[in-house]
Amino acid sequence: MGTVGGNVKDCREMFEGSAAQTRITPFSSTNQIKNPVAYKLVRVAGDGRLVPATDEEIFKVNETDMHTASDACQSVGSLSAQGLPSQLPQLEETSQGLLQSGCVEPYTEQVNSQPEYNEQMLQKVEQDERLAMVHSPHMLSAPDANSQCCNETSMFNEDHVHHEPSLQQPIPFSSDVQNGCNVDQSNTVEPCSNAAASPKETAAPPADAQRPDFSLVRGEICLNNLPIKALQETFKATFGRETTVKDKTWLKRRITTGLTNSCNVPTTNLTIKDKKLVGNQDKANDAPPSSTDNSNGHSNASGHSLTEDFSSEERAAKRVRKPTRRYIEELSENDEKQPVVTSKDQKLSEKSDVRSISVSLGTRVTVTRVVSLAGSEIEVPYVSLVRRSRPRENIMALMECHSSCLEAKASSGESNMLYSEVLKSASGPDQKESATSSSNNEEDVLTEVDQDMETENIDSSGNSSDDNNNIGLPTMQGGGLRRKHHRAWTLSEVTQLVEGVAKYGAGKWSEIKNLSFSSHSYRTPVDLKDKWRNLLLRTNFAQSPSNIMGSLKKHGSMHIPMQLLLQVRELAEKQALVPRNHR
DNA sequence: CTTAGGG
DNA sequence: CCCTAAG
Repeated sequence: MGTVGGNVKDCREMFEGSAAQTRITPFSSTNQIKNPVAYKLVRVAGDGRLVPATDEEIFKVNETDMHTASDACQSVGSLSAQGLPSQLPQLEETSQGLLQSGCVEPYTEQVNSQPEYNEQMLQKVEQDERLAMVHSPHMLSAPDANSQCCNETSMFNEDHVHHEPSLQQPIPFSSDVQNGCNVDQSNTVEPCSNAAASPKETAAPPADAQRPDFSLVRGEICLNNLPIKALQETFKATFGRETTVKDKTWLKRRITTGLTNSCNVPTTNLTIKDKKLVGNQDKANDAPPSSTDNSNGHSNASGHSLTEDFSSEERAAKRVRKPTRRYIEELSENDEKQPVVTSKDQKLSEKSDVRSISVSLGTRVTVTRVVSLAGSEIEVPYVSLVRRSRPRENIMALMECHSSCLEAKASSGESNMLYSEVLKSASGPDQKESATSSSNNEEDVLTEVDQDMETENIDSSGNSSDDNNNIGLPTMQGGGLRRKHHRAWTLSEVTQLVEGVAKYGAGKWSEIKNLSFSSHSYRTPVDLKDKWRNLLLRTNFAQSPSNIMGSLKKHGSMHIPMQLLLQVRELAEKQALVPRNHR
């Protein structure tokens, strides 16, 4: 927890740094389980006044919270198993540091004092939900939100994301989290839940029972019962802006979604989030809401069940990128990276490294993972492009997603120049290589171009056909990874090879490589040697049999110009005759 | 590390 | 292309 505290602090700072100073103010006593605590998100105005947080601010907070929540969840979950009581204190601390949901001020106190629900309470609860993003699965109306939150959490859990304490903050949500995750525990701590829900529940009934109620109460009951006006108010409170929408359903969805979005943002897709946020929350909403119902089952104990569900969702989200990684892995990474990744992750957790890599499974992560440096480099750029301003910490976590996304895009063909470049520089050609032959990506093309450029001279005899070759970026990094996807030799390459042999002599593959193939990162001296060998075979083959051309074509490989073959033959003869002298 | 050769 | 032995 110590870590957490530190993190929290950091977060706070971050917030403050951002435009206005945003502070989380915990209201009410944080202590007891029984007493519900409500947190309100407010901004400290220049004059010291507390102003309700704006959408953006809330958003930020949420993001932060999200992480925190995840952590909390995890930690709590594990802890809870051991003993809730001990945790409580910690949680409280955290919550203090962070902010939690934004409740209306007045409500806070009331909540504490009044166990029963009343309209105010309900409203409050609603608000809390939004801000806090409580994730009880049950929340009905906002299943999405729940699911997302959960997802994130789940992700972390799955991944072993312990990490990121630094990034993630302690949890304002703790209460929520607890509810969601720990709920089972009898004890339950529920400072939060109380706030949101009600003190009563906390006390007695088992978590399970409580939860369901909450959701119902908040989501359905609260929202449903409220008049449109009230909903609009809520909306305003939640998002900091007014809405003209009169549709009750929409408002409800929006509100619930708002929470969801927030949740999502931090964890997974910034982009989406951004869009939503940036463009309009309203817009964004629609989609999420789909949520439909979550229905998860959860209830409870949720923690696990939720996690799983979410995880699946998350996977879905990641899916897209998955292929990419996979792809990459195949190419080069798999050899070393996975192991590395794993170790790193572990380390991270311990260190609380920024990187969230953990999220991704060992497998997928790879790409990003290649090198921590690389990963970060890559991500950063990407983020900056997509995202407005974000806390670095979170970014780390996000990075993976982005990177994955990017990769996916790249693979699809959209690849961004930047991205490609970044990858190259950072991770190296590995990734590209993989892509190479099968589907030429822009990247490949680019790379190729470069290569070709250099080689061009030689090409004279060559055909244009070469261009097509897949070059891709090979990655050959050091040693381990080799290009698996064989890149076909282009005519220009062959030409160069021949020339190189003519110049330096066969056997001086290393020299040829450096001098003639410097541009082609992927062709190794060994490759050159192999290719040469093949050329000789062909040449010989062609010669012996009567049909030179026919045989060649048959082979399927590119048609090498006769001239070239002849040249090869000559060289071969030469070498045979004068191996050393010659050169 | 670079070659040469085999798979 | 990959892997390995050998210089």
